[in-house]
Parts: sequence; structure tokens; C-alpha cells
Amino acid sequence: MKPNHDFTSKLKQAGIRVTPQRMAIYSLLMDYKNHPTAFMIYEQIRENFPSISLMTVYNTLNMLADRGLINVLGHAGDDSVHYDADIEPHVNLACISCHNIVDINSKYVNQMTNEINSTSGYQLFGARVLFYGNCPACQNQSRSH
Amino acid sequence: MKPNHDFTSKLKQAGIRVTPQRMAIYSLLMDYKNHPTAFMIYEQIRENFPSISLMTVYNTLNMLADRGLINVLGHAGDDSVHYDADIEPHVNLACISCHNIVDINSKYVNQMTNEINSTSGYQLFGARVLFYGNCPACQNQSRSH
DNA sequence: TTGTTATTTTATAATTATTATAATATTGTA
DNA sequence: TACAATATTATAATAATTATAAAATAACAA
Ligand SMILES: [Mn+2]
Ligand SMILES: [Mn+2]
Ligand SMILES: [Zn+2]
Ligand SMILES: [Zn+2]
Repeated sequence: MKPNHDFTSKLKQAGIRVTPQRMAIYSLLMDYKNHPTAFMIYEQIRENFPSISLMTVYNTLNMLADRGLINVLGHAGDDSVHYDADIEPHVNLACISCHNIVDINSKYVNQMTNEINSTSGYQLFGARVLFYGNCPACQNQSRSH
Repeated sequence: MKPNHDFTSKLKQAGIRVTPQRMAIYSLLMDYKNHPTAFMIYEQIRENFPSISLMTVYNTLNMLADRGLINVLGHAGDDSVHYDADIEPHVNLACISCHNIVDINSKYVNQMTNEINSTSGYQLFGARVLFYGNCPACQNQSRSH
């Protein structure tokens, strides 16, 4: 596996040792925009990396989250935690039928973040902004059942 | 237990049978503003209602959430789900040290909600807006350790 | 009020996402 | 290359949540 210097330097900067497993997990989360769960990541990576264990996926995700390199979105109508490599505050839109999560642009998120940063008195680490409902595809399915 | 007609009518409107347990759970969540977990609710209610079971708390919370009467906030640095009786989109502020969640006013939340409602194409049921960091009290504790 | 039926509560067991452990393997470094 | 610190893996344990089914209760009609 050839080292991807983008990820390598990011991990090193955060004081995390570079391993093939961590590179694979981190870069998958950066490349795919689908806000996966630990198990979804595990299944994807296993195709190119058959010996990886689910424990390594959890360890890596926890480590990346602790250092602030990724964001923990929480549940999306299912019962496992979804992750997001985009740590800039932004609006996520979850479908509680198909459990997909997509990003959506909003011009108000930055203003809201600045407002909370300056007025709350909290030392902020991140934001979890998630609206939920039914996506267009799932609305059609339930209409024509 | 005397019936509280506010909650009674709300439950009836939602097609939910009125029971003392459900009244206790729903009104506790409305009265306390601390965004509790199922177990925290269970412990509180048990003081005046010694025979209640944790299963009833989960059943009721799931039912209220399904009907849109309460909001599911998700984890707050711990590993159990927090609930909120305030279903209007608003900013929640979680401390990842002490796991307390408080509300904070923001003038941008409503604008953001309207924006997403009109542009997303999703049939929206609710929002989970949660910023996380260290609260002032926990900042002081870690400074003077 | 009383009887009837559907629903709810409860105790209990089962499930499952996540974490802990400890032996083996790998990384960073000299 | 060799060493020490750290990571990975297989496995077992934990704990939040859900499933089940018998007993209790709410709604409602006679
Ligand atoms: Mn996102
Ligand atoms: Mn709130
Ligand atoms: Zn959908
Ligand atoms: Zn705190």
C-alpha cells in the first residue's frame, strides 16, 4: 500500500501512528460522502483488506473523533452511530426510512456557529446538525405501496 | 393520580391511551429541562412510582418519538440516548465532560429550518441541533486539577 | 356500574452495538 | 537490523435496548 501523504501528515500532526488500517479507514471516510457506520466501513474495507477486524475500525474511529479529525453524527433512525469526515459545521439530512444521510448547504450554519461560539461560554469542539425526515425516494415508495 | 388535562388531551390527540405511567414520563420530560436518558427518567419516576419498569419508559419514549411529540437528541459523550420534550428546532449544547445538555437561544435556527424545509425536498419531521464542547464549570475543573 | 376487549405494564430473557483483554504483529527510530 | 512502544487481531465481556408473554388496566358499551 503506497502512502497517501495527505492522510499521513494529518495523522502525524495529530500524534497518531500511521498504519495501513488507519489510512484505509480515514481515507474511506473522506472519499465516500455517505456518513457510514463502523460496520459499513468494516464491510467496505474488508474487500481490499480481508484481515481487518471490526475492533480496529472502532479504535480508529474513536481515536480520530477524540482528536477532532472526524465528527460523530449519532443514530439516523437505526441503532448504530454514523460518522462524518467533514468537521466543518454543516447541515446533515437523514432519512429515517432508508437511513441515508446527505449534506445540504445552508447559509445560516456559519452565522449560528459564530453566534454560539461568542455567546455560550463553552469551549466548543464541534457541532452535530442533523435534520431528519423522509427523502424524496422514500416518499414515493410509501405513496405507491 | 389526578389527570393533567394538558397531557391527557395531547396524548389522546396523538391516538395514545392515557396511563399514569405515560403521564408521568411525558410530564417529567416537559418539566425538567435536562434532556435525560431513559434510565434517568426511570430513576426519577421510580421515587413516586416504585413499580414502574424500565421497559415502560422505553416503550413510552419510543411511542412519543414516533408520533413526533418528543425529540431524540442522541448521545452526548456517553453511550445512551438523550431525549428532549421541546420539539421546536433549537440549539442544544452538550458538555462532553459532565454530559449535561442545555438549551441556548439562536436567532438563526428558525431561518435555517425554513431554508431546509423549502429547499431540501425532504418531508421533515424534526431537527437535532447539538453543539458539543466543555461547559464553563468543567473548564474550571480541568484548569485547577 | 359492570362486563368485555384491546391495549398496556411488568418481569424476564434475548439481542446487538460497542468495549475490554491479552497475545501477536507492526511502527518509528537509532 | 534491533529495540521499545504501540497497534492489530481474536475473543470474551458489557450494557443499552428490544422481544416475549402473562397479568393488569383503560376505554367503552350495555
Ligand atoms: Mn455531513
Ligand atoms: Mn433542548
Ligand atoms: Zn430515504
Ligand atoms: Zn460540563
